Amino acid sequence: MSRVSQQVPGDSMRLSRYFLPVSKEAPADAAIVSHKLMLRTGMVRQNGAGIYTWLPLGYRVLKKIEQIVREEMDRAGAIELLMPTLQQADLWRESGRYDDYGKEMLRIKDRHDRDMLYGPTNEELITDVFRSYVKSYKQLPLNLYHQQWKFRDEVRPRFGVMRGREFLMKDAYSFDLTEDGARVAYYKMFCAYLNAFSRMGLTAVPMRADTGPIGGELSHEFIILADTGESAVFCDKTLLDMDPPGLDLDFDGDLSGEVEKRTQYYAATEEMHDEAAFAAIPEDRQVSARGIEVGHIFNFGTKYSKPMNAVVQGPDGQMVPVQMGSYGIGVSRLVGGIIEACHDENGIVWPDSVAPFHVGLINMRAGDEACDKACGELYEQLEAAGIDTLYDDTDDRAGAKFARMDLIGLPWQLVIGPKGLEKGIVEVKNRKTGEKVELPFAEVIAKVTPA
RNA sequence: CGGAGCGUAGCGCAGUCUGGUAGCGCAUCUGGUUUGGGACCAGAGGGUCGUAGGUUCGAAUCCUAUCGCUCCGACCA
Repeated sequence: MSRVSQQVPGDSMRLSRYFLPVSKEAPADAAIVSHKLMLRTGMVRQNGAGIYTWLPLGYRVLKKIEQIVREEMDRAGAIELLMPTLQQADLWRESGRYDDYGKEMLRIKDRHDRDMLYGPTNEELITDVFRSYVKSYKQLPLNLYHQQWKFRDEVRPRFGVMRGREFLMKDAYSFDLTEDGARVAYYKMFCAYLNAFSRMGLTAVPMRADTGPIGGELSHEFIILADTGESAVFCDKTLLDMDPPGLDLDFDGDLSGEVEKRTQYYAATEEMHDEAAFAAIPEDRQVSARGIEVGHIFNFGTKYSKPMNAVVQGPDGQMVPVQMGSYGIGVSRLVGGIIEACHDENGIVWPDSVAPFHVGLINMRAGDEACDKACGELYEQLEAAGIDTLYDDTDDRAGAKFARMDLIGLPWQLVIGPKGLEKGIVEVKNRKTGEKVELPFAEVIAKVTPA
């Protein structure tokens, strides 16, 4: 079979032809486990403070996360587009933020000496798109989103991709005629986020967040718990045990129940923490932990629509500024966040949904005719079944292969060697549980096929 | 932005105090022996010691400047 045809059905790869620069030791720069593991597994390479090249393995994970986010945003009725990274300063002058935004905004001049900036966010751009085309309440509600690289010139980038200067973010923007409409839009995102994070194998807890000068209660940070989290968080354990709304949720229905079911329980980051309210929770349900913010949803009313004159004509013929909200997910941050939540002493333990490959196939004796043949056939069957496989066809020693496969953390390891072939079996190891079973070749695919 | 530290081979480090022509482990390449949990032996390649000035017969080492990176704090998707 030619190399081209081998790569058509699935997205599998022979390790001997792949680019996977793993290393035993992590650079001294890396301080936290996810950063170390991302460097050791060759997922990213640092170019400058908070700026990374996404190497093949890391890029596959990033794309998986991006796709889950896309599917859940689409399911909730949002519509994807793509805005530029570099923006003209004009719109930012209009909103007043060109001067308000501090040094975090990277300002650039083009050849004509025009003021440009590398977007730290996109409220101005999307508001401009909206006002240019939408004139009537009949075109509402509308939720537009994109997944694009942003740049914030952080004073102190750290923790690898978790707090980079350049980062990939999904940001959605909702537009509604009324505050009630905006609340519905907010609830949709609230539920979509719970589903999206759940699909990534994470338990994300919505926590009341500071709304700043705008006020209101429509702002939540979505936090995953991890020992290396950036901030202290406090919540009711009930929230951790709660299932997500589910992919069959009717986004056109009333979602207030799903939201209130959660917001009735205490959950706050340290900035919003209320010691008395927390103490009122039954003691066995008080959870005090550290958390990583992976999403933030926010209703901001007419903050941008007013100064930028994004108005629509309502049923009464009056022109009114549109009600807006924005909804962010830190896509690149999630790669690090998931590793923080999913690893052990041997390396990463990817949740199925975001694993760079689903299966690692180990040929214990590359070059041995029987092993090569058995592996080659199983590899093709896995591909045909649509299961992404990384086939370790190198002639490294067994120990090195096992260690490497554990390190990169693919959900399933299939081991084929002379010993097993004599018995006609494949050893199947689950990375997460460590469970090892010996299966006849015919049963392997069914075993590793995701439910 | 305050405080601290570090730039020597792809990675981890020694050498800097006390100036004398660069070294160790891992990784890489060659040959051999090995082969089910990061093998062993022998050999090899790879560094203008972050950069630029200065001092000196001579600078990785001393002086000055500069760039970069990391950590602690304040700040943030």
